[in-house]
Amino acid sequence: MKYYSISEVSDRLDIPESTIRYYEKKGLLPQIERDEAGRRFFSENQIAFLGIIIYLKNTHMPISVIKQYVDWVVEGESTIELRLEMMKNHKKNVLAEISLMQEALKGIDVKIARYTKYTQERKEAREDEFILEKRK
Amino acid sequence: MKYYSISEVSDRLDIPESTIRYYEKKGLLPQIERDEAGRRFFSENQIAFLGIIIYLKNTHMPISVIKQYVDWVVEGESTIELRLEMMKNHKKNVLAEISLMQEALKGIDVKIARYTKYTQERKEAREDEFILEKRK
DNA sequence: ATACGCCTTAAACCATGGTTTAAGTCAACA
DNA sequence: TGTTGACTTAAACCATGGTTTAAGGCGTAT
Repeated sequence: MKYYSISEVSDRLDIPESTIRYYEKKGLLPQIERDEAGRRFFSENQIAFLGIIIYLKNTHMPISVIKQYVDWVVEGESTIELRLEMMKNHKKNVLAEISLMQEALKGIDVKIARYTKYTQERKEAREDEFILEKRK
Repeated sequence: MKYYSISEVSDRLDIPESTIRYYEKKGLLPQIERDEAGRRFFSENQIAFLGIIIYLKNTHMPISVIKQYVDWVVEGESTIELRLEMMKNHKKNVLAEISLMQEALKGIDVKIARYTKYTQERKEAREDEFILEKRK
């Protein structure tokens, strides 16, 4: 089974090594193996798990909550219902956040439309002036 | 023309008074009027403007960038093209962020599906046990 | 006139999520 | 054997976006 060094994982997932160390320290990456020299080595499974952590982070789950999730994963099958409820709840939060952003985007689109119209009209006005200029 | 106190604006937009003061201090709310006693009073226009600021904040535009936007608004029509470019660029960023979240949501949905299936199977297994129990 | 509520400020404080630094260990190649 | 390069740690540092505190000013109802 192939193993990856921290720099390889950093490159593959495009996250800083310091972040990976930080996550491990926070308990988000349990059971990371070390070689004789104390260096971390990651299996494909562990990289996939880190991928999930990144998904949760990208959807703004607080680290404290991700930690609870990870603790439940470590605890085993008996926590699956708790994890299910957590993920359902998180999904709800994420959908609400996306809605909020899409709402804001409407307001931003109104601005874009206004500014575009203004810019367009200015441009036409300049073209008119140019024509008048040439006929002068 | 009706004016609103800071507590009224806070209630209407559902943001803390402290945040409104903080935004004003950061230069995000220029030209807020004061009464003789030094108390802020907001016109409908100013509340609408604050609404835009909230949109930008809700789409994670950094305060420093919002500040630049506000400065350009104050500067006047000559900055409309700059504002247009800023808003177009911001929209691009927001769409990218939403995509990232939706991507993550797929991974979360896989977890939900797995956990649901497991929970469902456990439940069925318990029902089977119950039936066996009754027949015993 | 005094007390209450709403407002003001500056400055201190806070949470979150990392990043950077400094000092050191080890493996491998020249 | 010694010099790189990749790794290690703990601790300090940082940016962002606020919130809280403390001390005080005014206006109006009692």
